[in-house]
Amino acid sequence: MYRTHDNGALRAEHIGETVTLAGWVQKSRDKGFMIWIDLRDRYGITQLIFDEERTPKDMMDLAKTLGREFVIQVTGKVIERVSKNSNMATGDIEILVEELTILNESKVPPFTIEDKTDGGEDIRMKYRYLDIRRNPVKEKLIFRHKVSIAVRNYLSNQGFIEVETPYLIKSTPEGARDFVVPSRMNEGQFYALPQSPQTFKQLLMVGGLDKYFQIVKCFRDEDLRADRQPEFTQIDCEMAFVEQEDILNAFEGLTKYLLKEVNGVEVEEFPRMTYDDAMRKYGNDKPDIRFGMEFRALTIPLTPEGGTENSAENSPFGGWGDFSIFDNAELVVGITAEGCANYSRKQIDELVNWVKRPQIGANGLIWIKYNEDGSLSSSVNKFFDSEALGDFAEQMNAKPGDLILLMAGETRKTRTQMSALRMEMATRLELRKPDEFAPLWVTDFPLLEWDEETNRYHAMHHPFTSPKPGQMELLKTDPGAVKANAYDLVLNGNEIGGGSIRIHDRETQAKMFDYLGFTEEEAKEQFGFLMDAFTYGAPPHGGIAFGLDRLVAILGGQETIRDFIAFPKNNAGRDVMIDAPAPLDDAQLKELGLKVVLNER
RNA sequence: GGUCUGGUAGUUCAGUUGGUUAGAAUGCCGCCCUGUCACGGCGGAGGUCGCGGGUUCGAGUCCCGUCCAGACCGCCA
Repeated sequence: MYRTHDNGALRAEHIGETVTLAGWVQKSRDKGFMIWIDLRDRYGITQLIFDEERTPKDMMDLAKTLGREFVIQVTGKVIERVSKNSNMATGDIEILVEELTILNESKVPPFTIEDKTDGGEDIRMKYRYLDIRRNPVKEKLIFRHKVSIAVRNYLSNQGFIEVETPYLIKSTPEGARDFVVPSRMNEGQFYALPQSPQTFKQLLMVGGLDKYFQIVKCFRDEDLRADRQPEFTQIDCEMAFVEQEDILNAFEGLTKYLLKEVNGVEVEEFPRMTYDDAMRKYGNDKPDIRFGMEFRALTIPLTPEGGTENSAENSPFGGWGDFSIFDNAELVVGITAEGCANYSRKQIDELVNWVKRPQIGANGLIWIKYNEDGSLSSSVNKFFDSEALGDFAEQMNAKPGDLILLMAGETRKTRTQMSALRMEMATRLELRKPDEFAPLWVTDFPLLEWDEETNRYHAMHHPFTSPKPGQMELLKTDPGAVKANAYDLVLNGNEIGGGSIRIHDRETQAKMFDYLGFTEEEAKEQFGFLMDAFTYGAPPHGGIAFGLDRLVAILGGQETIRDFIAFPKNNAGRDVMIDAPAPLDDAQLKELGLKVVLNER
């Protein structure tokens, strides 16, 4: 037996017992006459003591050789500490060692394996197994486990069946790039790894399983982000005989359960917002509603004749000069940053430069300070008198002490830019509190999205999403206006889940593929199995999929998912620990019937 | 594909307008230390300044290229 207790278990009540412990040497404090060793495992730290007076000389000498991260086993007596440490759970006791076995030696680790490490991201990823010994990483993995178990328990209790679907499937051109896997038995042919089990879960509904879920790996060959990995885990769900309302209720229930079970937080009924409203109020289809700063569109008084030209001569405010930013602007939109009128010139310049960066790409930023004394100052003082600025402030619902930030231009672009600024301001003002949870449903997404590159519409969600009832005809006249039975669950400015009511009849599905530019042959070749299934009594169905990595990270109060994944990939999609991806050797290629010829860039 | 930031001791970092032998902390090694727990004291070892080229009397520092890492835009139905 390697151990009788773990290293977090022993307390004052165990004094006098003889115990056997095993673990890693976290630290050795060699005082010459006494040596203390902090022995660590997953459960905690227990202090071992070797003492000139009580420990035989040869064991004393052996104890002096113990280095960091040696794996040892000790047997000894639990004794009361002379000087106790109230900072640790086992701080009242220590083990007077009677037997010491070195189970394995360790090289000096490249970084300190303690809660606060000196190691940078890079080296910690290379030696991830050492990083996992640290509490912060270990606890995040345990946290993830708790979330997964809670999901399984909840859904299972609600009658959902977990079914595994295949990983080796077929590549389809829609959506993200596929990871592909060559087939040895079918030379020259390739499997694709699933971007999601979408079609399989729909087939399970045709199969009559009624309620399905799966915690499942999905794969997308796209560039990474702090919250995006090429392989990631989804909580994939589907239900038969449901309308949108049923799905929203079912998974609002799951989310509330998780918040309560994992975070101890009770949340009211989730607000709902249409996609159009979200774009109008926040410029974003995943708004963070933990704080206000809603957009307000400004009405700029035009010429007395109501024309579109704002010129110096006929402006009701006079003195516009050659100010032209608002001229012909589709949208003038602003946010009000509460209590920021005291921003210095430097702080404001910083914001202006921030929005002008290529990533945001704004032409500029107009600011109006509504000073505490009621006076108004702005970057456009030259063009607007205080009466005009006062009108703007009123439209913006600003009060003394506030800072108004305005942008103008093409509606879509300006909203996106303003949304980025809103999030940046919230970050600067520390309004994005990690322990506060503000979920909401965003509904009524457009069915289609115009793609500039291919010059056609493609499905915003996926091609199996059903349009809102009665909107099928609108596809012919105004495809961009068609709304879908599609919804996202948003938590603290992150999309943590998304789904839709699916098409379940062959005819509609065929029409959809047609609108999306598939020929009949292409549709049949790629999705014939699904359309066939629809002809054998497919029930109405719909579902949702949650991004587990992201959900876990947000519940854990973090924005980066990497620490919640045991062995994550780096920015370039590499695993720096095992050094993947890597070339195949010739024998493997030969078996696969493949030859690697890299194209010139 | 693009933008930005970084790369100096095992590790985390400093390094001024280009100027003598590139520093600190921590870790590591040795000696000492009668209750440590961020133990303490003394001493020591440890560097291709990511790589290649250029400018210069002289480059860690400036310029060009390249590789690596991180954040973001595009992309992610």
